[in-house]
Amino acid sequence: MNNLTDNKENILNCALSLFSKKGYEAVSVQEIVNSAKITKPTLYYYYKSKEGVYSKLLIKYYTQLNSLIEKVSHYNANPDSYFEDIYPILVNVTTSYFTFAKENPLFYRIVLSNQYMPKSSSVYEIMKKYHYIQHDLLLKMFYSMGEIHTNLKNKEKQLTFSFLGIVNTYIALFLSDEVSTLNCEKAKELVHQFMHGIYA
Amino acid sequence: MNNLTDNKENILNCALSLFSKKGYEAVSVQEIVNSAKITKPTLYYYYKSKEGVYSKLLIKYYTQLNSLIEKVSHYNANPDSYFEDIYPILVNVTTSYFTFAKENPLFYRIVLSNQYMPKSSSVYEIMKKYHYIQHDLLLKMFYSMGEIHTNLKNKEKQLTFSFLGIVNTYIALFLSDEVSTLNCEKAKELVHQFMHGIYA
DNA sequence: GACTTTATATACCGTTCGGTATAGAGTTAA
DNA sequence: TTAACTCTATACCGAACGGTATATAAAGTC
Repeated sequence: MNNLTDNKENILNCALSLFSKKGYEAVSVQEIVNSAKITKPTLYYYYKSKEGVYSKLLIKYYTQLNSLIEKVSHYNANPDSYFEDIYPILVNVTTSYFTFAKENPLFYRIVLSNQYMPKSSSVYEIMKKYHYIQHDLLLKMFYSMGEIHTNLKNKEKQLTFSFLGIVNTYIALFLSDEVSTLNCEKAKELVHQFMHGIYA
Repeated sequence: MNNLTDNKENILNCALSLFSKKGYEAVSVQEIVNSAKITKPTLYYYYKSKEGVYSKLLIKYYTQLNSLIEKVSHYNANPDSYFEDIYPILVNVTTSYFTFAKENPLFYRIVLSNQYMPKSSSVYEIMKKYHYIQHDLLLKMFYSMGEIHTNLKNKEKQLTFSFLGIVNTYIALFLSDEVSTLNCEKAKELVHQFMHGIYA
């Protein structure tokens, strides 16, 4: 037969939609195969388990996201204008997150839902490594900045979490239709708030 | 018999611990009753369903949290010192969150896990009203501030989400043992960052 | 002591869970 | 023509799910 790629991809897409709307545990394999209009053995032919489907989803999308962030998170100090060299890189990183979230809203809902999952949950086990990569990229970025901007030194971890927290807050608002736009202007607003506080 | 309060409370405590560690969907009624060393009919005698147990948990703890925040979120403008009157109230609110999270770490893990739950998930339905109350209290606080501090005006919603996002980021770090303290100093640090950015 | 209420367990309900043994249909290659 | 391989469905597995009918034991009430 030749529906291989059709079904294989379709299973992933249907699973993505369901996991995004209800969460990993709340979705049954039966729901996925119903949604994909196939039967269970077909799903198990392509993926070895429910967890396998979820895992494949995470690999597929996190790979994109992480490589996107990797590209824009390298910090090159500009000694003549300290202030001006942190600002644009943070805007770039933020914009990358925004763009990715807008293009993959179903997946990013999963990212958000999993953000504060307890470490003892099964979902945490599956996603921790991708989450770690992302976190590590930002951490390295802030470490580079800390070497130049000594007032940031020793706060790198805190800054990483805060920054990611604010970015995800903005994205969550967008995905919940609480705010309608998530463009470059919004990214600049976010970074400005992050750097200079609410009196921005 | 007389074990009423014993068992009734014990069920809640065991459920709290399990829900906190694994998430609502991943916990079965059987697990709860095993943990509480009772049988299923006993649980169903006190609570009408699994959802009923969860709901009761949320009521119990959210009532405490919300009344705590209610007490400290009233803004009284101090026209002689605009700057000094926003700072202390935000510190108080933050400290209240910190105190509550430290005293009820198992419950606050649930709050965090549910923070970005999709609206179509069953858990969201159960908790949305309590979450809303909390959100509304902060929103009103920022509206009061916006009336005096015109540079905050029309950003109240954004500020509410950002502030809560940062507070929860700090608490999440603490509950994941990434930072060891969550005291008044930390609250001041948070508020300072919120108001003046990362160059604090 | 008889009756009611409260609180608990045994044993079970139908349904759904994640997962699979098996067979057959369509395609490819000899 | 046949053999092998790829893909999908029927039909099923044992286990666990959320939930309950029923019995009963203890305690309070008359």
